[in-house]
Amino acid sequence: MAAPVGPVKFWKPGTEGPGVSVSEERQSPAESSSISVIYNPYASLSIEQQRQKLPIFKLRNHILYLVENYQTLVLIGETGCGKSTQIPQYLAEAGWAAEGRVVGVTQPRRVAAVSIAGRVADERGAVLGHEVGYCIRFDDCTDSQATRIKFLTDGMLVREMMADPLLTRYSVLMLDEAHERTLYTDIAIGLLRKIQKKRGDLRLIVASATLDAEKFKNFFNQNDTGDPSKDTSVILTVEGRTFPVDIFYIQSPVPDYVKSTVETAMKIHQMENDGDILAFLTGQEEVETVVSMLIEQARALSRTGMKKHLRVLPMYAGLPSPEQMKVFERVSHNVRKVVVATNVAETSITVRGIVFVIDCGFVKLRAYNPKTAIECLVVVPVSKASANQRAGRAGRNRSGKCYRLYTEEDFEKLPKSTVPEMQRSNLAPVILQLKALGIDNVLRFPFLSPPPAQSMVQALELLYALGVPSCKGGFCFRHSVLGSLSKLGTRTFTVAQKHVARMNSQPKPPGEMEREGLDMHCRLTEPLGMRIAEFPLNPMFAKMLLESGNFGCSQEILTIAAMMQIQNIFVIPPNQKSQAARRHRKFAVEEGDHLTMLNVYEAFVKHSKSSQWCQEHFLNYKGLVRASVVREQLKKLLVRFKVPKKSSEGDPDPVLRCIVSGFFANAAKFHSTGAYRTIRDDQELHIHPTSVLYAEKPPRWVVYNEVIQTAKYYMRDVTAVESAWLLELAPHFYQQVAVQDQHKAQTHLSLTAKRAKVGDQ
DNA sequence: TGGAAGTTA
Repeated sequence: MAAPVGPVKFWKPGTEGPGVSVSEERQSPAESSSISVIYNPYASLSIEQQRQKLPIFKLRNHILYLVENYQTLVLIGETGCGKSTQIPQYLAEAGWAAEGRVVGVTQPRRVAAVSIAGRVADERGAVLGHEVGYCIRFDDCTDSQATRIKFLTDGMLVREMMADPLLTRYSVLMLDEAHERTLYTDIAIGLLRKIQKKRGDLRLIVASATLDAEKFKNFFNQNDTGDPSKDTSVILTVEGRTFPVDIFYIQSPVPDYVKSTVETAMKIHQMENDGDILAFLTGQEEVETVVSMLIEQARALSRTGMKKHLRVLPMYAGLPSPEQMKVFERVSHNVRKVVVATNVAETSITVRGIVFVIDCGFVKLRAYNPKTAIECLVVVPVSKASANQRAGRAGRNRSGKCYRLYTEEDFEKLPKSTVPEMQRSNLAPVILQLKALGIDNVLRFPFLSPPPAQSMVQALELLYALGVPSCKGGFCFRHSVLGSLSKLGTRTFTVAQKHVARMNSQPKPPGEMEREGLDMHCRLTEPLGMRIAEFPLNPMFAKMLLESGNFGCSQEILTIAAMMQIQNIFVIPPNQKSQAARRHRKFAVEEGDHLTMLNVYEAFVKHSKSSQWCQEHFLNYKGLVRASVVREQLKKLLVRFKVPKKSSEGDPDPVLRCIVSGFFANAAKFHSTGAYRTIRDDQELHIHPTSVLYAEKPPRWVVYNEVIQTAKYYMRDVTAVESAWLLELAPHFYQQVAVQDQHKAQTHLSLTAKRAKVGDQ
């Protein structure tokens, strides 16, 4: 009996698929260690000859001319054209890196910065770290004297501006992958526009794969004369070296794309010749479901005597790395590989040999609700740009096919590109960074895509509560916030007006203002605000760290802060769930997740940071190593700020109180309804199933690091606290109120937030 | 009962 072939029906539109393919210069370390053999027609040529074969080589002089004559060049470089590796070399060869100047290239991801730098160093016969270098967090591989071409993450570029606001060392900066519109790329874009106004000699190349070029060009164009010949920015398109991808759409919408993915993969396997399959889904759970369904069907098919076998592999960021590496392994000729992946395979990881792509048409994205200050993950339709990027994964080595599990009509309805991260994030860290760079009036910052005004207000409010900026200063706040917001519409204006009125109604005693270092001009406060901004962390973590000396537990808090930056410390293999849970339970303490993580780390250190020990206890070894690196970095900052090195010697109370001093705004109380409610917004919350407090006797009061919304609102990283601590450590935020108990006709004391809700109208 | 993917001297 043949394995079931699903009812999925595709038709091919008359047009050929978009000829997109993956940039050949982006190789993750994982990929370069892969053993798959790729036919390279130019392998016998010298490096110089290979460079000249790249599509971009023909435009070398044209590019140099445009960089010479325009402040900003927007480069539509199709993948595979060689822009990331070649342009910096052209610039250096043309003298842009002479006299101690540097050509900088930014990347959204660390691995890309490192691997492209390595490639360029190879091409130039240079030792990595001399003429060509890279700089990412924890790894500065540059020589301040010798480095002429520097690759760095865009987050690192923003950090560099703190030390050198005009980036004086750089003659040219290339922002690569700008179309991805990550948070840091967008911050860098706004800052660079400001820098260009002060530094006419700084050249900018904005490299983008899609057609956002006009937007970039207009944003950077400083010509306000209306005469196009005076434009300061210009667009250039470079063709890529690509293979065509045929696109197939489904005839009528499918009710269940998970099932359809399985059916389509099986159909490809039975009908098509050689070539591996890559399927895009939205999350880990879907990936695992499809993997197990495919394995089952492939087994059934093998029993019927089909000679070609299927090797089904999951791929998502949370997958332990030995499992991830399997997708790069070569398979024998009678085996077809199916990689079932999340969006990680769209930009970050490139699997070679993919000929068939299955696109479910959806993606899981972060969304931010400025009203409740809660970030959540939502499954939404992909954008056209994303869908084309996915399709391009099939055309890397030879022509391929992409099966879209939606109709062509639905494709036409998709948004052109994904909403920039800036418009769907919590802005507190962004605003903090901008303020640290001396941008006091963040509402007038030149955002390429301005975030919602309410997100701004929410972020300012949190920063104020932490004692960071002096947004309570009255006139100044009215001027800077209201002045700018009023242009954005009446509703926003009303929100901000209420906000300011409330702030002004709560004057602070002078002593307190000094203690928090408030500044009447809405600048970052000295020293607290500036210090908080120096930490590469969410401001709540930074505040907690800076307070840790006062609680006599900086050692413990350093560990906790570092551990909280790492995801998936507990490893749970699907086939050893109960065994893993048993091991994990040994670390759990009744106080909650923070102290549990402290236990894990201390045990890790006690066992000499052994990977063997981690494996036995189902702990993420790489994650723990990373935590210890982060801890070292944070420790250096505490030393610099003269926070005393102290340990509470096993006493949990100082540690818990210190956590409250940073996370007091995230407090919730357990109600008789069986759920928690936030104190500030009365928002219903639940303990996340990954918390050690899940399914335990719920503590009456808790603080949490963050809330994520899936089926319900879940608190992650939860710790039990006492209400008295909240009142004592955040008296400006909470007050005690008498509450009438409905059932017992008694009153008892409870807490409410002093601040009213923003935008509650 | 369940988080996508990134990032910070």
